[in-house]
Amino acid sequence: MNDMPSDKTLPQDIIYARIWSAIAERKLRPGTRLKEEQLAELFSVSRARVRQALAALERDGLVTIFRNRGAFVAEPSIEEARDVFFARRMIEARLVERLSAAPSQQAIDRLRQHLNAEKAAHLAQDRKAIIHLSGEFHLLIAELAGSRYLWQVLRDLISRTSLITAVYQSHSDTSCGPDEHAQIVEAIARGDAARANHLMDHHLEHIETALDLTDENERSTDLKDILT
Amino acid sequence: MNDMPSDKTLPQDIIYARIWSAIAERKLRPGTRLKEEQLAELFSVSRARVRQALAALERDGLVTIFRNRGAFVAEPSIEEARDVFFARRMIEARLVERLSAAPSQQAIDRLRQHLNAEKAAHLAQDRKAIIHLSGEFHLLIAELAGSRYLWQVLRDLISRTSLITAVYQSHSDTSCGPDEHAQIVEAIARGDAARANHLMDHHLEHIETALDLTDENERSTDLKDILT
DNA sequence: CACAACAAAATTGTAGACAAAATTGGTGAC
DNA sequence: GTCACCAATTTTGTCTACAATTTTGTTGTG
Repeated sequence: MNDMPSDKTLPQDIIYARIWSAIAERKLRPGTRLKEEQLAELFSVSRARVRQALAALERDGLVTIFRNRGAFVAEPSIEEARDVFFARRMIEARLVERLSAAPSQQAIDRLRQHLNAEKAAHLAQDRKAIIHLSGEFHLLIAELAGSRYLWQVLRDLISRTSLITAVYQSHSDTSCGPDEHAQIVEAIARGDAARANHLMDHHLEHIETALDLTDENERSTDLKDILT
Repeated sequence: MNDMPSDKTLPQDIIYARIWSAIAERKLRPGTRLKEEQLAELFSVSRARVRQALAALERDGLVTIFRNRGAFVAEPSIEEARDVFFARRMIEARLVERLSAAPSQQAIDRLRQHLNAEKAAHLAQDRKAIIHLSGEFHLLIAELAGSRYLWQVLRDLISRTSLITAVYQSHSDTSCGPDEHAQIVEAIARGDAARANHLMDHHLEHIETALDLTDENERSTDLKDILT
């Protein structure tokens, strides 16, 4: 797993990033088959690189690899989606709590700086930047809370959340404005741990309830289930 | 990443398990270089398999791979060790809390069954089994708490804990008897979420404080630091 | 005598070729 | 006409050889 500061863009990381973006932007739909040779040709690299990228995507939950059958864009079940949000609420609520307990001025500055970037993206209606920055906000909290390990876990969870959002996004535009982020930052700045905890929990609940996690929305990949 | 039921022992998984055991049993000390060809010869497999096993070990935090320089048994810093325990206390305390809220009879039976196995191992003084079962107990709680994702995170954390224990184990035999586990199970069975939470938190705290996580115990791998 | 630059050895990273497995299409029997 | 079985194709998994990089040892110069 990559460390926090990962600037060197290895060739397989580029492939990873490209596929990641394609999935997050719903260009690659869940269930799509990802043939190794096809990707190798597309990116002008050998299959070995593609295999590494696919393996990395698998451990981040974005693709599923079936033995001897190939890689497919993952199709998170409703159960898995709820599980991801359960984990996020548990972890992030405690992280803001910890951060609120002793917030350094530097931390608050970085958070406020980030909020400005988010506001700018919203004004520009840059959907791609909005999604990216929204994830970054949550990662920033993990970083400032001082847990390198949970930062990595959260990075993984946010990847999965992106896929879940792509699959179960309801028609109502889940704008998820920066207001809730701003409130959380305020609570942290005041050192109000209980309120920060509460706000983060509700923030994630809002994101979850904005999705169509109803049973009828579950698209079973098993044709037997569909055609009976 | 492997799913919960993973019975098929792939050849590279065997290599993974062998190295894992060797590290946990302190036969392979932190900092030891793991040359690919050497391992390939040792296990009578090709280097490709070894590379896969090493990559898996790296993402579980047991080895560190430096680009173009090879793989080494990881040397968790004190900071990383404390971070792992922070994450475990956060996650596991909440998991027992959740499990205590609605413990099924089946869940309680499995926990009690596990406690018996632990007692048997302690009576037989089977150190290897004790370590293994101790980890299994914590994983069992995650499984019964119903979070597949956090089960995977915890599996990773327990791997790292094994390495940390191997490195920072104090001379006093950290027996970590099954008594504390039994108390936790009792609290769960009674549905006493608050107490289960409290007991788990203290249990992990005991394990952590039983280690030599003092600064002077930090063995710096950087020769520059050592010889000045 | 010490330091720096260079060359050689060792080790990892990558690519291409081969083997194993699974799916698909076709053929034959009932 | 339908089902089962077998062969052919496609796709993945694995192995071996080559290239790139790092480390180590040597030599020459200040």
